[in-house]
Amino acid sequence: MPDRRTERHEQTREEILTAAWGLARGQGVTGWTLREVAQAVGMRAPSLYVYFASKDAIYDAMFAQGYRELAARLAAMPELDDPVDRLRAGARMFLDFVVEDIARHQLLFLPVVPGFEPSSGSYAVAEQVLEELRSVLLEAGIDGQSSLDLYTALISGLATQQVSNEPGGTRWIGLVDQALDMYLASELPASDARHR
Amino acid sequence: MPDRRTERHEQTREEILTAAWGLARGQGVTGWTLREVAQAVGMRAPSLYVYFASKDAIYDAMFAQGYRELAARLAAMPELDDPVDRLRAGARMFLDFVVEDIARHQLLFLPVVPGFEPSSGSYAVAEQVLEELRSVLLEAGIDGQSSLDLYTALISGLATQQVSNEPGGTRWIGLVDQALDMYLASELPASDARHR
DNA sequence: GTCTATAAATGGATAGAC
DNA sequence: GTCTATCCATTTATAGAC
Repeated sequence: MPDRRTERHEQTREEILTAAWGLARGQGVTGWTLREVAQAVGMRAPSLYVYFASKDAIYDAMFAQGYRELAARLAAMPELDDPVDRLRAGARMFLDFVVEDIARHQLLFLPVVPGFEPSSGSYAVAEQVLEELRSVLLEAGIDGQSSLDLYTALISGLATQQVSNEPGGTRWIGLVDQALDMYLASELPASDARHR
Repeated sequence: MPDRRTERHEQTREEILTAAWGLARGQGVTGWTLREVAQAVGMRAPSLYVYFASKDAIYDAMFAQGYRELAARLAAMPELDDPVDRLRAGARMFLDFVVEDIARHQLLFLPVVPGFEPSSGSYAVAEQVLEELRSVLLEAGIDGQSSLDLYTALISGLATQQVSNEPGGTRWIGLVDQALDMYLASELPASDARHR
């Protein structure tokens, strides 16, 4: 039952989030204010409260939006037959996703916004993405919590080093194949880890 | 030439930094104010400016102090004959160091304080620690920028996952031996990577 | 739905008396 | 060196007119 009213409302919410993302990218995740967001969408700050209950609510919507985008890219990936190829392609996609937006990386993966905790609804989106990763690993024959945790540490470690020490560069994310060779040689039950 | 005057001055600076660390641990790296620090040391906020030129100057001193502490722990490590043993011990030390203080981890290793850049002097301390790591790897027979970068990504990845997703736990940092086995099997030129 | 006006608070930082 | 007083900017958020 999305009548015109609620449709327009949702559209304005999107505009606000887009403006917030733009400011977050330019000035850091926590470096923007409601006034600035309002100005960017042609409003005054108080009007934002029609669309979001608080600044944290905006953060929460951004968090969910970020994970939905990640899920979408996961879903849009080419269907590769070899599960190991899928794992490699997924890792590259993830690293591209992370380094293209430092603010998003911090909001989604690091506890940098004081006091912000994603709502259960937003957190569910994040969980879903992790669940997909688990199944890709499983299809590749890699099972168990510790193997999954080692994988997330390795790949997210590349990402975090990259954006923390050389934003915009490729010094760490360029090591993804080397990292995956290392990981697969160790975690893959049987033979051929090498596919490029 | 440290007369009583400057000695006392330095002592007060230390007190201020200790108070700032305490607040940062309790309320997040960016979650404390000059007023709170001042109160913690029995002063009013303006008096802090006798000891530090700005809040960023306090961050800078904390940054240098954090890395000096890390360097000190590095220096205090038992002298193990096997370079691979030294590497393993160093990794465990580093992970303990990181997880015992989330605020310090964020300040030293992640770009979470908007606008803060360490001064060249403070940055030099950080560089020195990294240089030590480079030499430990080299003694183990591991050379080259990419091997070093892969190592930092792997170990810091474990640390960051731990403090971001399960602060206080051991789910990721407990994988350090598994991670090092994996790393050494891949990067060590010759045979035995396994020592425990 | 958007505005003006403003609350109510907080922030870092400075001036100048003591 | 420490204080009071205060500046000045800024913040999130609310009340109520239009």
